[in-house]
Order: sequence, then C-alpha cells, then structure tokens
Amino acid sequence: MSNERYNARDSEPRWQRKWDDQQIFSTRNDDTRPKYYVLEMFPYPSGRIHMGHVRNYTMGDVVARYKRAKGFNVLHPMGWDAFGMPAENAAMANKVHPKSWTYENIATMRTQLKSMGLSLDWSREIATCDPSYYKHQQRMFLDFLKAGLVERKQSKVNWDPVDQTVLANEQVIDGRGWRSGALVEQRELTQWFFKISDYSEDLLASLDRLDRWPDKVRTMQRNWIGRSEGLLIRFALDAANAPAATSEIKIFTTRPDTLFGAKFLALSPDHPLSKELAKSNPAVAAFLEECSHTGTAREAIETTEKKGIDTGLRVLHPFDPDWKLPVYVANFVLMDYGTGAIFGCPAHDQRDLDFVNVYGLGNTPVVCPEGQDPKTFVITDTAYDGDGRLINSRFLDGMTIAEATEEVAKRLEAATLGNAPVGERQVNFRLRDWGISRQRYWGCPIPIIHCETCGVVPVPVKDLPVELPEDIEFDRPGNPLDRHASWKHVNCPQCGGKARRETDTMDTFVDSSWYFARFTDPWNEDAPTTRNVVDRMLPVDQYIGGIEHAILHLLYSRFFTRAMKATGHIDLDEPFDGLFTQGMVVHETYKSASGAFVSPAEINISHEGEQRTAILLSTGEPVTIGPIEKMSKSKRNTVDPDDIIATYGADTARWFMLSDSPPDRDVIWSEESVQGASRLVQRVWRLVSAAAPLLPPSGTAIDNGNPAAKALRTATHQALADVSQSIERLRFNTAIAKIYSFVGTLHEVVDDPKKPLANDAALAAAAREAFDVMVQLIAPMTPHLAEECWAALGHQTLVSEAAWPKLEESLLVSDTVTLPVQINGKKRADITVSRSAQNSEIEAAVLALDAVKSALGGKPHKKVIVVPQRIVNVVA
RNA sequence: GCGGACGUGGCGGAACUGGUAGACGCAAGGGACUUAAAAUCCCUCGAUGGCAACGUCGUACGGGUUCGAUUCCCGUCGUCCGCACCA
Repeated sequence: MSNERYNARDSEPRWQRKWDDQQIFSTRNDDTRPKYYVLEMFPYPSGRIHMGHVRNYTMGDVVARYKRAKGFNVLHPMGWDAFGMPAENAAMANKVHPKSWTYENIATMRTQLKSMGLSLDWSREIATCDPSYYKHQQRMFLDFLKAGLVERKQSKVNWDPVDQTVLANEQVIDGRGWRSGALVEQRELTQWFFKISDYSEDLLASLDRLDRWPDKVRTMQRNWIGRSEGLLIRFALDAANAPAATSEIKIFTTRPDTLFGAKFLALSPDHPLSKELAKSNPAVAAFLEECSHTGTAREAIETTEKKGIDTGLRVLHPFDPDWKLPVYVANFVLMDYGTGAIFGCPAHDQRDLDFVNVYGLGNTPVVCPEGQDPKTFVITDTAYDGDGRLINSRFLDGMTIAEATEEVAKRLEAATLGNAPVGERQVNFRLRDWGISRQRYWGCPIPIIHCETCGVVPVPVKDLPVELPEDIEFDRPGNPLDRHASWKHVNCPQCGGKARRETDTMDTFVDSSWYFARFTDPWNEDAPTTRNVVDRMLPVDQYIGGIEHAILHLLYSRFFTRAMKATGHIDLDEPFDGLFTQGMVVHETYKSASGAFVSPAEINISHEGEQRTAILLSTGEPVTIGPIEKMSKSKRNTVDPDDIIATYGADTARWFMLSDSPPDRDVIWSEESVQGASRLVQRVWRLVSAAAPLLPPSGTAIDNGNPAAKALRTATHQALADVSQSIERLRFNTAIAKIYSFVGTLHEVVDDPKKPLANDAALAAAAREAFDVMVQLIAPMTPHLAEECWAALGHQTLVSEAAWPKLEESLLVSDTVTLPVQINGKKRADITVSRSAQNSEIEAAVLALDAVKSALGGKPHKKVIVVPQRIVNVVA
C-alpha cells in the first residue's frame, strides 16, 4: 500500500478554492427543482469561533450536502447576529468603536468558517448591524405599529443595573440578567412592546402541528405560554365601608368548585385598589412599602413568608349575601396575572393555607377524597389538591370537581351584579407582551420621533433607515445615544417643530426574529422580503441550533412570522418546519497543585494500565484531572478550532464532531478520539490510493453471478441504505459507525493476500462501484478528503456536485434467511431457510435440529412461534 | 412544588414499530513488521464457573404483562434539564 499520508493542509484550501471558483454552493432563486432550506442559528461575532460552532455548522453542512446530492435546490446561507452588548463593553474597555470591533470579528470568523469547508452560499451573507438590514426592520416596526401590533406603555420592567438596560421576562433567569448575571430590579418606565400576547392562543395551538420539533422544546414553549381556563368572578363590596369609587373586586380562579371553602379575598400590593386604600390607610401604605423591597429572585420568593394586611373591606359571597369575606392585601398575589386579586380557599391551596395559618382565618374542606369519611376529613398543614367529591358546599355536595366547576360557572354566568353577569368564563395566559426597548447604542434604532405638539410620530418610510451616529462616546454608563450632542434633535415630520428622536434601540432578539426570511432575497433594497421568493423558499426545512434558544429566539421568531404575515411581508405562520437542538461540546478540566485551572494544551497525559495521570508540561508537576464540563474560558478547558484544523485538518474535526455521541447529547472532546478520527481519514486515503490502480472505469458492468462480486455489492448497497437513512434521521453517529464498518469491508477486499482484485474482473468491477459509493458516503462529512479520493479514483467532476448513488434494493434481498432459534426465549441455534419457506416447514426443520432436541431432552414442546424473517422460539 | 428527559461493558455509545443485548469508536492487553520508535496490520476484551465443549448471571433496583422485555405497565432510587407564589 501507499505510504504517502493524506495532507489536509495542502488538500483542504485547494478544494475550497475550487468550490469557490466554480460557485457551486450559490443558490438561484429561479431554480425550479424542489427547494430545501437548511439553516444553523447564525453566530454572534464575539471574536473567534468555538467548538460549539464547529459542531453546529458541521451538522448543518452534512444535511445541506446530502440534500444537494439528492437533487434539491438547497439554500444554506450564513450571517451575523451583530448587534449587542459585548461590542459596547469592548468599546468601553478598549476604546474601539463597536462597529469596527464587530466587523473585525466578522472578518476573522468568516475566515475561520471558510476553513471548515462549509457548503455555504456566501453571496447571501448579512450582518444585522448593517443599515441595509436594519432599515427593513425599522420598516416592519412601522408596519406593525400601524397594524396595532406595537404598543407604548408605562410598565413595571426588569431593569439590569449592570448593563443599565431593560430586559424582557424571557431574559431574566432566576431573577438575574441573562447576560450580566446582575440581580434584576423593578422599575416603572415607558417602553415599546410587541403584542405577542395577541397570538397566545395560536402560538400554543400551532405547537401541536410542529411534529418535526423536539418534544422538549414544544413542552417548554407550552409551559411558557401557560394557558389556563377559569372563571372571572365579580365580588360585590359590602357597601358599609366600601371606598366611594369602587363597588366590586374581580378575581380569576381555575377552581370555582371550591367557592364554598373561601375564607378571604386578597389583592396584589400593585392592585389599583391597594394603592387607593394606601392613600387613606397608613398601615396599608406601610405594607405596600414593605412589599416593594422584596426581591424577585427565586431564593427571595421561596423564603418570603406569606404576609398580608386586613384592609377592613368586606365582600359578599356570590351565593350568599349574608356571608361576608375579609379583603386583604397579600404579598404573594401577582398583579400581572389574572386580575391581580384572588379568593383564598385554604383547604385546597397550599399558599392560601399558609396564609390563613398565620392570620387564624381557619379552613373548611370542600373536596373530600373518594373513600374518605367527610366527617373525619380535616386539613391542618397540607392543602388537599387531589380529586374527590364536594362536601360542605350546599347545592354542590356530592358532585365531582368537574361537575361542581361547571355548575358554579353556569349559575354565576346567569346571576347579575349591577347590569353585568357575576361570572364569566375566561382563558388566561402566562405569556406577557414582549418589551423591546433597550437603552443601548449598538442596536437597531426605533424609528419614532417625539414631538411636543404632535406626540408620538412615526419616522416616514422615505426617511429610513434611521442610522446610528458613528461619533459616539462610551466614557460613562447609560445610553450614549441619549447623550449625543445632535443626533436626537430633529424636526417633527408632521408639524416641522422641534422634536426629539426615540433614543432607545430594539432588543437584539428582534434582529434574529426574521433573518431567515431576509436570506431568501438579501438583495432587495426596497422591502424586507420579495414575496414570490420568500413564500417559495420558506419555511426553513431544517433548523439547527442550541437548546438555550428553546423559548426566547424560537418563540419570538414564531411571533414575528405571524406579524409579518399580518402586515403582508410573508405568507406563512411557522418559520421552522424541522428543528434540531444539538448538544454541547464538553471537555475534562485540569487543575494544578495550586488549584488554578490549566488548559489541555499545557499538560501531558500518560497511561499506566487503565490509570491516567497528567503533568504540567512546563514544570512536570502533577495535575489533577477534574470533571467533564462545558467548554468555557473560565475553566480553561477550551480547544481552539484553528489549532485542530491546523494540526489535523477540517475533515478530522468534522468527522469527530459527528462520530462519538448522538447529536442531541453532549459530546466529550478528547485528544484520543480526535486521533481516532484522524486515523479514519488516513485509512480511507490509503485504501483509495491502493485500490485506484486496480479498478476498471466507473459504470463497468458487474457480473452478479460471481459470488464475491455479489457479496461486495450487497455490502455496498446495505451501507448506502443505512447511511442514507441515518442522515435523513440526523443520526450522524450511527451513519459514521456504518461507514467505519463499510471501510473495514473494503479494507478486507483490497488487503486480501490472494489479491483477487487484480485477477477477478467481476470483483474489480464491484469494487469500483463500492469505492465510488464509499467516497460519496463520506463526502457530506469529510468533503475535502472525498474530493481528493474522487479525483484519485479518476473522476473529472466534483463529488460535491455528484448525484447521490442510486440504491439497488434487489441486492439487499437474499434467497435464504438465517433465523435465530430460541428455546424459552434463549438463543440456542441458528437455522438457514429459504426466504419463501412456510412456517410449518420452518417449524419442522427447527424441531429436527440437534441443539433443539438435546435442549428439549426428549420431552414434548408446548408450541413453536415463528416470526417470519425474524426469529423462531420453541416453548418447552 | 410542577413539567420533561434519561439510567446498557473501563469510557462514548448501538439495538427499526417487543424478537440473536453490547454494533462502531476510544482506552487496555497480547502478537507481527522494524536495529528502534512512530505509523500500519492481526488477535483478545460484560461478569462468573470450566482444561474444554459449554453453562449460569447480566441493560439502575423491585414487581407485572408476554412464547419472548434494554424496549410496554406499576412502584422505588438516582442523574440531568426547564418552569416556578400563575390562583
């Protein structure tokens, strides 16, 4: 065999140039073949690509290359999610302009991505920070505004004191900013909102149809949208001490059946009535003040006791005007869910029970578990929220929860208070509107002008884009746009008078909510989309990215697509037909004796039997091998893709990323496994080099009558079938395993000491087919190696442009089939029978087997189960 | 607390809708080639008993359904993820 090693460093740039020169990956919008849109979540240009990118883009590239070979018009673009805080932080720290910082990073990362050999259409590259992109985003903002999908309102917002900006609910994790990690504060600000809640019902219901999404993501979105059905009940205030302007309190409940167990009503501290009462009641005012200091962090919520204050108000029970309930303000009632007020049924709600146990209001059980004697059913410290039948509830007694719920709803719908019904069925959602205002410079300006006389005035479309000024200072915290000397001072487009620009910019999640649509025609300067193009190229057929976007980005994009539909920019509801969430790249951690983390490049690992020990290369001191964790700079367990590509080549990195773990699970990066991948690359090259001179031209007729040739063909087409199916299902690790096996088979053929390839024309012809197919099978994963092998096999074309081999299914079916024979479920023998054998024939043949006879020991068998083409089981 | 996923050799993992458990890779051990090393090639590799043929056990644990269970059902334990005072 050839001793010449495959030289990735020489080969890879050569093939990349060739693909580039021939523009084979640029996609034409007028191509009439069926389209297939493959998209990986576009990167934030942080500086350099990391292994997570390598994994993500390799997976997408395999799908893109495979679908291209299968004859689809594949759209596989790349761009940059280029606005965001880090650019401003860099500006503050290093005195570089966010724009130049961003574009320099893009240039670096583009070069890195190109060195991976991705089949991307770079002619469609976009950066969201480019005015040619955000111009259209501003246009859509104005369209959404006109369509009533944008709202400006004062609201309590999550304020990140470190980044000095507002955060959406989705961006607050455990009470902390998702980026800064700072404890989030509550502030009252006037903000722009996208009315995502208009689509709550649709966003929820449509999840059922997204059957090519992971269940996990759908479940997370369902929980986030949080639909619950219940009853809105209006409680009349006891006129004796009701405030002048108020005669009722509205509450929302999902348990109207427990109405006879009510002990109190409770208002949120933020409820308008609470605030009203505070004006004349110092005790209430003091309580509200106390509540405003309670944190929103999870720990604060868990440890805060249930507290309240009796307002002195009383309400009348809807079914009994003589039954009066006290009205409290309570710290555990949320203003932004339901009506901001509840009725408390302590026996069947733990929070209510904790509350009454503090204030001594008692409880009355009204739902009794089946089989329990109502007379002995007592609630003390644990509320009962299970099934049962109603007790202590007058006309509801004996009903199930569902029956009682329905009965209460019916009666209260029929009853009136003033001239409106007392009860009203209502559906509530947890999902809030999406606050998009950010007090930052490096974002898309909100195209609005505030005029003293005209109020809020949209920037006329002809004046778009509203461009960011470039002369900007980052010497102080806060929004630099607001401090700019001239930028915000403009004339009102309506009256011409003095006016002020909106200085807030949009949340960067707006930028990424429609980029997939822009990729379909990034050249259109007049509109965000070109309708006859976007409607044909979308939806994205396969979207690939990290699970961390399960709610934020994926929910926003689903909303944005609907809003674009409502404003005529697209005809589509769901942007992503198939979604795949890939796992992380993780690595061992290492610590020196001093306890500091050490990077993998600084150490050497040696084996003593199964023991692994590590030492520091520089000093020889021992290093502790720590747990496997997500690659991160702080743990110093990162591996730079550039180093790997320089040492082993992009194909090795790609192959490794696909091989070890299922793509949705974490993959452990290890030096040994990378070397395994590298071995495969070299092995394929050696094999092809050795075989090429012995093979007849492609297309040479094969004599299937030759048993060795037939066997090889069967192996070839089995591999083709298995690998194709694995790629279709995104099971890259099993595709890789099949390729390893098939390469092993080819190795046996080439390495056979009898050298039949040189002497057996039929086998050589079958081997030609086998090698051609093998190279095509590896082409989506290791495209450079595949091109090199394809050329070595005498092809004048590019394997990247070759059609996927045609499967000959007849080769996969043999005349005979070997069935395992079990006795009582344990395998004892094999039997080879004709494929068309009748069950009775098989049964007789099996019973005649020596192994079966001896296992039965002369005793009769009970029965024989024959599963055709699968297995035979003898029941003794 | 609620919801979801998962638990298979020394390790990553495979096993289509219940049908030969451990494919493929990594690590390890033995051997060939070499002056030597690297590279490459061959063999072994779940546990246990046996010289061997072969047998027994084995997919977190305990039950169940079935001719047959890693797969389905019930319970227990553990790990991970998401949400969380949502009425």
